[in-house]
Amino acid sequence: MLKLTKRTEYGLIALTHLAQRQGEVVPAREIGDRYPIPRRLLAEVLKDLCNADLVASTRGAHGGYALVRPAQELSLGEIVSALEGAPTVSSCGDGDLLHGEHSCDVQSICPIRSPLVEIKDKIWQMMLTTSLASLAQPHKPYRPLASQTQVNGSVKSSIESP
Amino acid sequence: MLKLTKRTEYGLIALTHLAQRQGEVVPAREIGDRYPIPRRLLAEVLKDLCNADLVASTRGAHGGYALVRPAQELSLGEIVSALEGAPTVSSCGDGDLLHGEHSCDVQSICPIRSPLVEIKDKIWQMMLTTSLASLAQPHKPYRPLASQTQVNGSVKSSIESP
DNA sequence: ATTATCGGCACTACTTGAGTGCGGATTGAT
DNA sequence: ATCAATCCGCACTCAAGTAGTGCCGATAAT
Repeated sequence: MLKLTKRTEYGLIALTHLAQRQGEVVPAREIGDRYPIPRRLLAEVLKDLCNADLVASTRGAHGGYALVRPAQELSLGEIVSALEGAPTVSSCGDGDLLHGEHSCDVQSICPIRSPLVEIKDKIWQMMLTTSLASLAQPHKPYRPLASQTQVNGSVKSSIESP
Repeated sequence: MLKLTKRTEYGLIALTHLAQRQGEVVPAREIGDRYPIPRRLLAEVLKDLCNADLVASTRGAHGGYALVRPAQELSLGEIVSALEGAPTVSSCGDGDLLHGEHSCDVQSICPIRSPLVEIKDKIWQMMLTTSLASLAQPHKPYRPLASQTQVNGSVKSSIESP
């Protein structure tokens, strides 16, 4: 439904926390204590981040995790990709990203294939160009984009559903 | 997992088809015949689009569906919103959008709440500013946004309309 | 040794997505 | 009036993905 998973959410929280202690080795317990995240799940998430080489783990007592790169050099895209795979947006034409399959049966005649791929790429691009650091810091007042319009200015109030 | 559903995919195909016959009333069967989309599901999708006032239905023999507005004035955002609800991206801070709930237990201390909302809004904005018409036509080579920015700058950019 | 920590396997429960069936209501053609 | 094509609405199954948990072994500092 076009949303990120809890795993990603937890991962971002954890990474943000690690970013604040850059250079230090932080145990998962510390993070679990600070935020209402199930310990066990947090461990799963950190494991995935570790396998993706976004964080490094140290075992044993006084062990824990640490960012392998500074937060400015960690993109949201890498994080999301590590925790839930690269976004697909559509089941069409994503063969090259993950499983190398081109099995979309609609593909050959699908009139929206490439545009959908384009949308996916736009979202993906945005994620690749957004750093963890920019997420971690308190940021500028949000400028709602909605007001500026588009297409034809309609946009109605859309956004609400029954 | 950050992807659009089949419903949306089918909806886009159907709408694209309707766009090609603007002004005419097209029965669902015709669309079902042309693309490998389960009839029954297609009907569901068209019903939703109808309830969202994106298409108008005509009942009885020779009945069918037609776009309510020209494709240039139909945004991808409206379509997605009609078929799967507005994108949330995160379970945090979306209270005002769908169920009016602010139940995210991480919310109060969550260090990434507002950035995640911002990401959601960026994606949403892109969808609101992308018209059905631009999806329907074979389109221009993709110009990545990457180059221009990032991290916490505003990336506004792109978002092209037809 | 003891203790704190990560690592891996496997499992349950819940939610969502895809797809289907059936009968009813509406409307045009015969 | 009848028939056929079409939309309408409810409710249901089946599969897949998400959230979360349990257990125990491996490491390493004390």
